[in-house]
Amino acid sequence: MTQIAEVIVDVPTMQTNTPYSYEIPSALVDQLQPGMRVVVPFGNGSRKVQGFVWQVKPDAKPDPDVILKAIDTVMDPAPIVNAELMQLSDWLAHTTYAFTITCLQTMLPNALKAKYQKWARPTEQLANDIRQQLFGNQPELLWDDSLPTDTVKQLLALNRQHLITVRYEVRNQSKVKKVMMIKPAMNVAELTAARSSLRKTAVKQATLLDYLIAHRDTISQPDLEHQLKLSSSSLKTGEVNGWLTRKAVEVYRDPFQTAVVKTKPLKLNPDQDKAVSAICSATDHEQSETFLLEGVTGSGKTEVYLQAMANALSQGKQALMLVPEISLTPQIVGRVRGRFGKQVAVLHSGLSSGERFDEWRRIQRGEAQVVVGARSAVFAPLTHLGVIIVDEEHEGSYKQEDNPRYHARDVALWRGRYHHCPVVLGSATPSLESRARAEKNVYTRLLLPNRVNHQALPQVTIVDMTEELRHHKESNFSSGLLQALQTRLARGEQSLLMLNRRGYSSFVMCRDCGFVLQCPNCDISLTLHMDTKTMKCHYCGHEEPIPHVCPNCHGRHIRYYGTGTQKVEQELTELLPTARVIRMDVDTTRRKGAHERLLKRFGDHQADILLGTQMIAKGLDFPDVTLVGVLNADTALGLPDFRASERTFQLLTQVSGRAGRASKPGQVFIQTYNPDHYAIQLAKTQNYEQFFGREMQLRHRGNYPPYYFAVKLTASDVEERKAAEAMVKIVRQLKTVLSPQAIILGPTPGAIARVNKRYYYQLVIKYKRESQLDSALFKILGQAQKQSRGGLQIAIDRNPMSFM
DNA sequence: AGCACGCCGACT
DNA sequence: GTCGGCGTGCTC
Repeated sequence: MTQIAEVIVDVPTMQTNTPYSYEIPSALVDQLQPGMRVVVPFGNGSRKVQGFVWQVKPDAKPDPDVILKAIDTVMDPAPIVNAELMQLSDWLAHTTYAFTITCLQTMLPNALKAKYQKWARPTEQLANDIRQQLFGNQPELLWDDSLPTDTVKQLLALNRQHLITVRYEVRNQSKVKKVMMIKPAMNVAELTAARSSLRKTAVKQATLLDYLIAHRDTISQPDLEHQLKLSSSSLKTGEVNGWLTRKAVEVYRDPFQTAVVKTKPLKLNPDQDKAVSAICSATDHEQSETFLLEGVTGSGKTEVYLQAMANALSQGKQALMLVPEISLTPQIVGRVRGRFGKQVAVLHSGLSSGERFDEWRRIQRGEAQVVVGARSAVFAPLTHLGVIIVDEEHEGSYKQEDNPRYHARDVALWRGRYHHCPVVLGSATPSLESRARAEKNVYTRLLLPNRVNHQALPQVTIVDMTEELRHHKESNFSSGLLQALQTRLARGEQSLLMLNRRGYSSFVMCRDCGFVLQCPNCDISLTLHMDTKTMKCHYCGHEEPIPHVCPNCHGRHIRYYGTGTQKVEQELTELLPTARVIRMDVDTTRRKGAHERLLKRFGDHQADILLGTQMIAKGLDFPDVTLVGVLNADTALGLPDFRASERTFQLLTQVSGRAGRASKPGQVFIQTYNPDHYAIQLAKTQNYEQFFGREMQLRHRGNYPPYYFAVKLTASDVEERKAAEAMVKIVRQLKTVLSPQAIILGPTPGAIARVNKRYYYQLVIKYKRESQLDSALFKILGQAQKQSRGGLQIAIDRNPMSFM
């Protein structure tokens, strides 16, 4: 009786999105478990493919019609995906219309993703001259797309004639870092003897022996080399002579370079105390309750998180804390590490693939009890969760923009249910979805209405820029804001200036004919980058030199338009020549660690003004910042998106909270062309409740989320006609299954109709209850797969963050 | 995805 | 006549 394993193979297509049965070779019976990675032969050529064991069937009756192939090798001694995450991947695949294999790979660190290589080997029958020509003296030839097409053709022909064989290799790219540990292997007397028999010239060896005589402990080779200024060859000599032993030991790459100061729990105010006890009670009673923790900036949410997490740890459980990537700053991580020390693992995009893998392994082995991380950390393999925190739960970056298009908040809620533990959603400006659920008592609402130390909210001034324009020359700075900046400068206080990212691009336009330089691949104008002196496309990365002559009319009156951070910086230095400015944008923060360095410089008072995009609004806490200026509050408002007001309100509220955190009162200037817009007016008074009520009414009237569910479909193709036709067909198909209550928007061309030479068309379905929608969408995906050879791509986004 | 099978044009 | 172009279908 053969044992059968069901395997999810690493072939991400609709047709192969199902477990395949394999025979378990007798050597692996008893060893193979679900969640292990295996190498299996797949397809006609039996090429080797990585797979995940989905299920083991010990007493299967083999179907006589199907001849099963056998599992090749096992890649893991123990499952790397536990039962919970297997279940989660299945749920994810169904709710996001993604392949199970894609979900499994998303949950694991990238280092565990298989690398495939193909090798050609000559047979005995292969003529010697051809062998020499192709292989030289090598036994094998790496067969990949770096080979010239002629060689590929030749290999293909030889393979057909069975004159060569093809070997498929599945490579595990996860590398465990090892360090040599050095230990004296002789006693002091023997070492001293060796020392005295050395020649005078053997200085290095003498140093080494002196060290070994004085120190009997184990030390790592790099440390020793550094300390004694030795090279590895001296140590090898030492090993050969039997003075010492060297042993490779597994180590973790340490992503924390800095030590942290241990902190103690702070005293809670009554509101915080109430919140902490509610969460702790849920942890203690193993209830999967969801809390919405609402508190303005500075109200002490983080302390609530920390104490709720501490409680989970005291119960022998673990804690997971999600933070938006952009606010996963050393400040935040430091606070968590300050409380929990070595038990903390951190997962974020700044880590190298090796560091990430090591942090993940620490978690998997149960060596970390607290995990802090961005979106994908929600898959951290913690097995005894006692509490899950989602900080800034309204943040759009929790939603992944490619497959699987999951929302980390939804995954957190799923895991909370699985572990019977509370999930805390924290925000000063909750998403309407979450706030609405709290209204219906699906979530428990916890309020922190006061700032700790009873700091006053900053004084907010809204500046009408249309009015400004009438009185002054065109400038990014209103007179009020400029004056306020000067005051701070005189007082030695710091200021934050935020430039709304969308619409800030500076483009080049010809004054004679109005020509705007466009990207040849995308329907978007190119952005001017002064640092590299080039025009760049922000969507596909296309780059070209700045034109001096108009490509259209050959006129010489080419001018720069728009407002970029660089231009603002320039104007700022002209207006305030003494001010020291730090600019933070994609250009200055691209390099690893640059973000942190710039923030540190600002924190150390090496600059007076921090100028940047959205990234300066989140998670920063500089006590000497007493002025915040928003240069263009409403670029997002103009966008045809149902979340535009929500985003604007959240951003303004958040950035305003950055002013005046210590004893000094804060001041905020919001420059806008829509001074009467409710999102801006209500951000001025930080009145979330009123904003919520107002916005809910609008959503209700417009049949938008959270009153309706939404699914967004996008079709793209290099041929515009094909994308459009596919969409029309899809609409026709959907109309046959949808109820009359469902609302179809579109199809319309994408907001940027062409990106990277592909044309985009999209469609949004708003609905309340559509029993047949899911199956219809899966069917559409299946059909699209057949056409994908022609280049057509269909993407389905459930609960999209925007309709654009 | 990747590989094999199968049917039509320009070559030894 | 065949070699090889890439259209179609399948992978336990």
